[in-house]
Order: sequence, then C-alpha cells, then structure tokens
Amino acid sequence: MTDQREHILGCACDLYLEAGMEGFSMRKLAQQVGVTAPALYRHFENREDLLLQVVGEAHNVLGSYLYRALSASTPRERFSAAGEAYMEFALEHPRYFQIMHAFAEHLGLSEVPVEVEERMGGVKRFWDDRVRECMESGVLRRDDPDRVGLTLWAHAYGLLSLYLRGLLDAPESAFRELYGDSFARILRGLATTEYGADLDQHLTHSRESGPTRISPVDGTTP
Amino acid sequence: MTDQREHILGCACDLYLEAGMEGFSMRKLAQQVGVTAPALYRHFENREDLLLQVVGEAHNVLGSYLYRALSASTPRERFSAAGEAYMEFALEHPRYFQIMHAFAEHLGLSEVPVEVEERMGGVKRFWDDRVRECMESGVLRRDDPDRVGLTLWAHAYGLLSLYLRGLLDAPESAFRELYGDSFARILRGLATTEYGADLDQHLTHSRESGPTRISPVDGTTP
DNA sequence: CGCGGATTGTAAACAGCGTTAACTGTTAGG
DNA sequence: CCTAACAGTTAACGCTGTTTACAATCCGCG
Repeated sequence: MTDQREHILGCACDLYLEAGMEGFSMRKLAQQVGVTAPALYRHFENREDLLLQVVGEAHNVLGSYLYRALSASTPRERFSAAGEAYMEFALEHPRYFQIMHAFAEHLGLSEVPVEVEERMGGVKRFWDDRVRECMESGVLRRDDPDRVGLTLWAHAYGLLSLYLRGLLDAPESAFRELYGDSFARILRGLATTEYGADLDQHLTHSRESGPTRISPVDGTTP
Repeated sequence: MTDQREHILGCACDLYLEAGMEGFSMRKLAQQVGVTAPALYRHFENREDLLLQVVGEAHNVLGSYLYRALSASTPRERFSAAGEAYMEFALEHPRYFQIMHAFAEHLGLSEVPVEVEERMGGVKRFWDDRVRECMESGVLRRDDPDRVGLTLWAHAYGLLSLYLRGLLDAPESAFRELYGDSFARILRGLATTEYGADLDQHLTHSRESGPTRISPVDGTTP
C-alpha cells in the first residue's frame, strides 16, 4: 500500500543527506528509487510536499536525540543533556538541522505550514520543560519559563548555525568546548554585578505590566 | 565602463528584495535591466557571482546601521544601540538579513567564499569592540571579549532568525520588547546565585584546562 | 580617414528542472 | 468477466542557468 511511499521517502532522505538541497531533484530521486519521475507524483503531491515529509523525518531524529536527555536523573542534568543533545544532533546531522530550520522559501513555500510550526512548538516545549524544572529545583532563577526557554533556544540555535555555516573557524572539538562555555556564560550572566542589578530592576519592572510571573529576589533554596 | 555593471547590480538587489530567492532568475533580471539574459554574463561570471555581490550590498546596508550606533556617547549606550541596530536592520530588511546569513548552498556554493567570511568577520569585530569597551568601563564582567561577543551575536542572530521565520507568533512590537528583554536576561544571568557561583568556577577553570561540558559539577540542590 | 580590437549586445541552442497529459499494464472486487 | 483503481510509462510544456556563434558599436592608432 504505502510501502512504496515510504521507500521513496527513505530514498529522499538519503538523497538529501548526501546531495543537499542543491543536488536534490525529482528526476534524480526517481532514478534512485528505480522509477521515472512522474511516478513520484502518484505518491506525493509535489516536490514541496515530499520535502516537507523529509523535514518531518528530521524532526523525528531530533526527537530521538532529545528524548535520550530525559534519562538523566536530576533536572540539572537533564537540562545539560538537552543542550548537548541539541548540539549533538546538529553536528551529526547538519543537513537535517539545516532543512528543519530553513526559511520557508528555501523549500519553495510561501508560508511555514502548520505541521512544521507544530513540530517546532514541540521542540520549544521540551526546552521550556527543562527550564521549568530547573527553576523549581533552584538551578535557574524563577522567571517566565517560556521567555527564558526562548532565550536559551535562540542562543543554541544561533551558535550552531554560525558554526555549521563555517563562520567560526574552529575545529569541532574546540566548538564543543565553546558551546558549553557560551551556555555557562549565559547562565551566569555577562554583566558586572552593579549593572546586573540595574537589569534586574528593568526586568522585574517590565514584568509587572505583562501577563507573566514576577521573579522574586531569591527564594530558591528549599 | 562599470556603469552598466552597477545598474545590473542595483536591479538585482531590487529584484531579490521584492521577489526573494525563489523569484530570482537571470532572465527576469535581464528583462528588468532591459537586455537579454546572456548579456549579464558579460558583467558577471555567473548567477552565483552576481548573488554574492548582492550579499555584499546587504553587508553595506548592515554596516550603515551599525555605524549609526557609534554616535552614542557612552560604551553602554553604544552597546545597546548596536544591539538595536542589528535588530532594526533585520526587521527592516529581512531579505538582506536572510541572504547574508544563508547557508552557502542556498546560493549554489559549495563553500563560503573568503569575501563573505571577511565581511562577517567585520560584523563580529564590531560586536567585540562594543563588548571590550563595556568591559573596560565596568559594564560587563572582564572576560574574553571574543567569546562573549560570539555568545551575544549568536543569541541575537538566533532570536531574529526564529522571529523572521514566523516561529514566534508575536507581532513586531511584542518581539521588539522580547528582544530587549532577552538581552537583559543574558546580561544579568539566568542561573540562581548559588549555581552561578559554580559556573564562575567552571569558567575560570576551563580557561586553564581542556575541553569542558555544559554542566561542570554534580550535586544538585533539590 | 580608416582600420583593428575590445566591448556589449543578440539569437539559437543545450541540458536540466518540476510538472502535466495521455496512455498502458496489473490487480482486486462485484 | 468486466470494471475500476492503482502504479507505472513516454512525450511534452515552460521554465531554468549557461554556452556558442555572430553582429554592432565605439575607441585609439597608423
């Protein structure tokens, strides 16, 4: 039934992973599958639809990486493991990382389809959960987990993106260290203590007008 | 002489800005210029070369935004202004932001050309300068400006990227606030004071010893 | 002035692309 | 047994980047 469909999808992933977006064409894919190009349209609406399924597969692989992080025993370790899992995924499957974060038009779409948006929402929620439990266990300051999660996600994504693009002329081992360091710096804070106090005021002030929780000074220790 | 060349380049920027990468073709560009497609090859080696020049123009525009930040009078204000300028550029010229941060293969290249890498290096150096003077004037903790600059750049780039991709379902005004907030959070630090102290040790330690992990020490405070 | 050479355009063509239309063979069901 | 669905084919359309061969214009030099 959908056996051939899955076979095609598998070949599509392979072809994309080895040839990239540039070398991906319906004709080449068909050849790899062992049919002619128009046959693909019996199983997929068009190229865009097909690539979207590949994005879905990329999300599945990322999911398997993140899921492993849950086996750590403390919130703090799960938090670390999640950060490392995200990095590991990006370094081991750069093409998947790339395609799932690609701008919509890269895939020939005008808008990000709901399916992808929802999957991304899942990644975000995973982060938020790690953040939340770290706040509850006194590792992270009490704050809006959603916003803090976003800050962390953006940082991780940005760093990995810059590295994969070859803009950081560091070997992988050096980057791995740099990634951890950068995370630690963010957690600890970059400002001096005096300036940090200023920022504290700013952040708590802006929180009062918004729909989010108020962060106390320090009520973390159990 | 190179008059026509510049005219073509101008049209190329216009065409890209209104049609995007998807709607950009040599034939359309030629039509807009008022010649036939092969004529373009008298002035540019190929499509890739031409798009690279567009990337160059994008860098020029970003440069003009960043440069304005230098007119602020204190390091701290210049730092803020730089962060805002980067955001302003991304929000006002999302296509330029996109193309200058695009993965190489997006443009049909196998590697990031030196020219682009150097331009990116310029952006990075601008950031580093802002960071350095903030360290010297006691706004930021004394640390490796290069690394701190990277952390901040990655965060800003990541956040803007996620927003422009439509993954943050916030209107622009909300995003602007979110962007500033996220910056403030990073500067102040996300960890509790106790955990922050741990990270302090980790960071100063790692400066002397080898590769590290995200979470340095066990012994979680429940 | 006239003549070569460089410069800048043209039309025609090639290979490849996504996609569609029309057609063929195979298979399952009433 | 005939029909309908299914899964493949070939041929074609209009698009793409790019190359080739050819024509026109302009500029400096003898």
